[in-house]
Amino acid sequence: MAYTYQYPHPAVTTDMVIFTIRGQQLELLLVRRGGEPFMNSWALPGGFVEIDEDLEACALRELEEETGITGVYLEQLYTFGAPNRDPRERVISVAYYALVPPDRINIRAASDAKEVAWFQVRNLPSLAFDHANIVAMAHQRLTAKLNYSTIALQFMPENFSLSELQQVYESILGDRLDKRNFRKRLMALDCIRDTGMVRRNGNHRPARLYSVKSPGTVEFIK
Amino acid sequence: MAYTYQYPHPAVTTDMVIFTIRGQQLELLLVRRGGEPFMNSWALPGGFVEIDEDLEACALRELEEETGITGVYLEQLYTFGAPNRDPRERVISVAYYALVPPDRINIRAASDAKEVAWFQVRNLPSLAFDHANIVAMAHQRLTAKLNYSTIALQFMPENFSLSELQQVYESILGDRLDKRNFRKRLMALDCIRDTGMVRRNGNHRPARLYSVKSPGTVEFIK
DNA sequence: GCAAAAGTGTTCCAGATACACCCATGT
DNA sequence: ACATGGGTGTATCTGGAACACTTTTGC
Repeated sequence: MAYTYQYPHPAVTTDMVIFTIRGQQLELLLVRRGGEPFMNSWALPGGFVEIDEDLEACALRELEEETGITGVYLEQLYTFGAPNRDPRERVISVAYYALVPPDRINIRAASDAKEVAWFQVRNLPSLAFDHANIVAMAHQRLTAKLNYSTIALQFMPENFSLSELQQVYESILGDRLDKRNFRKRLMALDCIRDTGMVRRNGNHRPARLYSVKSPGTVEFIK
Repeated sequence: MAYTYQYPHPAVTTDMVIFTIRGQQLELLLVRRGGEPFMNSWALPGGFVEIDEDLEACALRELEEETGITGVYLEQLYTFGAPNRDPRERVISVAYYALVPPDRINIRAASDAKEVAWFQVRNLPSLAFDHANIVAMAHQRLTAKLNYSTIALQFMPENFSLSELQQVYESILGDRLDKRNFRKRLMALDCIRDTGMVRRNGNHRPARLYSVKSPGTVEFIK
């Protein structure tokens, strides 16, 4: 089967920056390439947009194919279209980023035969194509959104302590925050609910557990 | 000449939201469509990305073809790719927006035979395709950027008064600002320079004229 | 009782807001 | 002299930043 056009058409892909928080570190998912170019390099998961498929649907499909995850936060990041970013043919990539709570990962062990792994954003291997640029922009967007939205809550499991939430902020920002100021600001946002439950975790005072009031929605603040 | 691929490829275009300020109103450029679909409707200027052309270069080319303008602020907005946004074939559009100072318009009277015109953003005709969505997002982005960047300066001519700059802010925000607070904040940004010149404009005190310290650059503030 | 994380208030400072009058010019 | 837009300062409010000790548990 062949598809013929009067003028040359580029290929269009979506590439996914899939973030999670593990071990108090911001991490993202990479797949090892099995073919040329950049054979054996690590790359962002992604693939071609089907001819009748919405861009966001394509991104969601890639996400599910690689991780089995559905129903998480997804946002279009930027479109990368330098003429020679892929040496094979002209490929324009619409990049998305997704935020996955740590208790949602490993729902599916792995995708097909491909080797996939989580990497700390602070310690990435060298990436195929222009994917290092895409990651840098995604991390920058995420960091910026921490300051004017409730996006960090998208990383939280059903129940969580305020210390855990603060660690999420600190992992993304790469900096420490003052505990009292953090709690004051968070509570003023009125976006989390005290569940009344506590979690006994070790030889210290138990933590009160909170839940997100509107899971799945990201509000702008200030 | 024909171009054949093993899998179907979408067409990729750039669409341009070209803003200016005229008569204390935020306006944008539209072109009247000469063919189906949406024959005779107004639409954003745009066109197909050439196979070896960078996306931003394509946007700049469209801008120059429609207006003769070069060297103005340009930023990628969003990529629109709903499967049926163009009834003819699958078209994915990478939208950009540009800001043109009013003294730069009409450098070239018009493009080819096409009918082009400036419209007030507050009073647009109905637009072809999903262009109303694109315009809404561009206006929203521009409004947001007023509050955390020096983007408004991209609308200013070589020399301008503070009242003129304030009118630019008011046109975009659609709201009045306090004169004293506006001036205090602007001067604190340290991004405009007192030229020492004044402009005599009518039967009232002349206005001091300022110029942008770093034309072409947009800085984040706060 | 001791180690370890959870929880809690006040003071201070900077930036935003509200607000009213004089100035320089043309007619 | 008067009409018109240009230009200026102060008081107040609000949100962010800095900062240290008590509580509850497991061992």
